[in-house]
Amino acid sequence: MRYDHRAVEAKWRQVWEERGDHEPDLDAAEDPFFNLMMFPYPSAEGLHVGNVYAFTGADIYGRFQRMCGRDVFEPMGFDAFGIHSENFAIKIGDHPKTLIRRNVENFRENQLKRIGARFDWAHQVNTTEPEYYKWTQWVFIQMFRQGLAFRKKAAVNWCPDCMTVLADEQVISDRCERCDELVEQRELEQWFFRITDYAEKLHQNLEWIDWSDITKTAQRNWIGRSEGALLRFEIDGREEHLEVFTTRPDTVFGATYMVMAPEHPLVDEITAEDKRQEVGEYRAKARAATQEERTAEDRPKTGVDIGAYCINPANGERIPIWIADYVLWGYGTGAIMAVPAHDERDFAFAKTFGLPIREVISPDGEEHDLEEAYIGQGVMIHSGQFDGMPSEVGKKAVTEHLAEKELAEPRVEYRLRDWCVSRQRYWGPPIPMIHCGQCGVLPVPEKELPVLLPELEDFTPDDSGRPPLARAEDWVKVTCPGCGGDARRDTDVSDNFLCSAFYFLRYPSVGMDDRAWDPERTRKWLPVDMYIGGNEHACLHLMYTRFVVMALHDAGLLPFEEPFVKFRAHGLLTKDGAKMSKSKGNVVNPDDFLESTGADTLRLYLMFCGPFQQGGDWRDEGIAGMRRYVERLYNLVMDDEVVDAPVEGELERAMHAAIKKVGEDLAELRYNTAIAATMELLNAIRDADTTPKQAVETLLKLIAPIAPFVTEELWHELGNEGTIHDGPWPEYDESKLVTDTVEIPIQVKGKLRGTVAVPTEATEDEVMAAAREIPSVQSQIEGKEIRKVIFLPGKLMNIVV
RNA sequence: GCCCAGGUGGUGGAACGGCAGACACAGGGGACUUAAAAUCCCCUGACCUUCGGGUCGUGCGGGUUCGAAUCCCGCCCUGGGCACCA
Repeated sequence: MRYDHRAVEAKWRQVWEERGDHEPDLDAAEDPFFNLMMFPYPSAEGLHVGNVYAFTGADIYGRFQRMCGRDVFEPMGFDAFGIHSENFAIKIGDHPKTLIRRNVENFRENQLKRIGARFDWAHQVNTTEPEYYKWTQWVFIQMFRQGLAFRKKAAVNWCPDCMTVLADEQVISDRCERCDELVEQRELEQWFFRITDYAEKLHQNLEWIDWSDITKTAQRNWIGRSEGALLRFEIDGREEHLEVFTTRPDTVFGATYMVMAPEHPLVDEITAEDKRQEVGEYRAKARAATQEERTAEDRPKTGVDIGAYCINPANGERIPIWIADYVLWGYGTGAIMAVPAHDERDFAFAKTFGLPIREVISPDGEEHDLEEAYIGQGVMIHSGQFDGMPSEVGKKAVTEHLAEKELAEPRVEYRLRDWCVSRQRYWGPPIPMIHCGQCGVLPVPEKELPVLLPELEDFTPDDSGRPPLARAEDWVKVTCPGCGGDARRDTDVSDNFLCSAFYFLRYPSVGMDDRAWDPERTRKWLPVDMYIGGNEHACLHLMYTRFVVMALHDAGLLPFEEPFVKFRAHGLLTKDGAKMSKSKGNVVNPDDFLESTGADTLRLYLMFCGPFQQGGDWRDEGIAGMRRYVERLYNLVMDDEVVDAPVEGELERAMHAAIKKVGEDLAELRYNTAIAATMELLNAIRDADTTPKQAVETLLKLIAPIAPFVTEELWHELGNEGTIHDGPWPEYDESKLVTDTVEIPIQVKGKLRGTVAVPTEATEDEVMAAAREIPSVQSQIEGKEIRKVIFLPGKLMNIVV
């Protein structure tokens, strides 16, 4: 009989929806399990197969938890603000509002509802609806109240094509992540969130949160924690001093010059008269250069001696101060002590300008002519009282010694920068702040939220740096909540990543318009039990989210400080070994396959392509095989005589083995091998003389999380009521897994020479006797002395001659 | 340059100290059919073979072990992240 997936899937979609199978009672649930996946951006092109891949993998996990008895909440939403929609709307001459409504409708009704996921549509969010972004604005205000939102005039990344400010993370090797245009630096007043206040906690908690290692590693790199010391160098003949951060205080005796970043404010004050012109020119040049130019690889070192001197606190030596653009303003103190003997960059600089190079760390205690910087550990030399000390010990010893004279203190630095959250664009939540000439900057009173995004005919950005919202003059004028005088609204919108930094907090409380999240519901459902998404968000979305939750926790608004107890990064789905991309024209359209082979087949095939956490490779030919599998399963129930007979013998063993294997694999997201195991069980059932109902029902349950429609259909076909998807998950009996006889491989000197079938409990002597019967074993041991026998009962014998 | 993740048949991938290639795809042969499709059965790492079997084989080179795809050391290649971060 031919399997009609269209009719079957439509039928169960309707039944599940009408019955509310996917909508747990959020207040009454006894064993809550919050199964979260990264909500999509609803593009005009429609749902990408990569989304289906990610959602299916996450949904299987949720369905498995449900069958294991948990009350699973699996919501879905739309991350629809941002530059993408805005640019696309401008391109097609439409308004983002109507565009997004259309896209969301298409995503939800035509695509997401068809992929067989147990989404709770009663609790969806759309970040562009006022009832949602009211809370985005509210969160902004909470951050402000915590002292974590501040304004700073800063050199920011400006994309001349998108005509907006970009976060550091949105700049990939000096180009705009979205449009690939070369990014410029512009001085603008911006809103920042002080994520650096949480650098240590963000780093620390990585120790215990249960996340994919690749994601944790990416976050560690991004935070860039490094331990060292702050050293203080007096400036010769002046009151001021220069502070530097170093991870190698043990090399301080080798500091032969100092370097300040060109932007360092102290440069102006201490530059010698006769150097002013040269220094001024160098600083102007550095300012004009793009990040690309400044950081290009193997670029020759440049710099200028500013004619001032520092006193090395370790040996009292008078050393010159330079400025050079290889020292970055914005990391550490923006100044360094240069130790050319033990730092590659300082070495190159010293060579270029003929500055002295003094070896102070020696790998063997001897002196060397250095061809290159020695950056390893060793013994301290030319270091006064520290001579002979191992450099690892010296780090601490030097710091402590200088600390006594208040010239040093231990210090931890981070690479992480504060989060620029303002955007000079239209399509985002207006930043809920008011600028008053009398009162300064203050938040919009919470009862006046949301600050609605004004309807603008012309919302295109221009090159002035003046945001589109500034043109809505009536909207901008506002009464100051502080003094009642005339004031102006902030005309920036907030970064998209703020919308997605708390959406999961909102899901359980959707519909409550008087609170961001209900304390009861939140205590019950959060933190999220499992979060699945792409690792490309490791440094952006996932980092910002952790930060926002920590800040809300410290504000007393959340009872936990980590949002996701467990996070797993899924892999990338490729096509014929290559990355899918529109330009290559090798993008798989999931709609085609949902229509032609159905959701079950698509889900099975996607998950069969490879290990979910590593990714997989899609081949069009492959999916036909999966369709055949679904049909074999269907025909097993429809055509075969399914009988009420006991499950016995080999089939019984196979069934228990499959339950064990599939259960373990699903829990570890190893869906490809779980599917293979169900295939083996199906083959075992077909090989058996009869088709026992219990074996078939077990098989259906094992596949149910992956192929929800056909298993539900066949479950009822076998006369069952209710739904297969509420479980219970079948149990296996360990004792059924052992067989009476086993095939034991016989090796001679580690090479396989044959197998013997013996009782499971056979002793070494019995196995040896059987092994001697095998001709190929005989020929290998004939006339040789048996030196040793490795025997693992029931598993293996290795004869060493 | 540094840090991760990988490299296994024609292909996707299994196995993660103990029979390499589970499960599939593709290919070949057969059954059924007037024929084809569908379905079902068999074969399918390479080389040699007296058809019993033998030799080689998991990116490359070493090592540990009775035994290594798996552990260790040194390379090469692919993908991802960070990168003048002191």
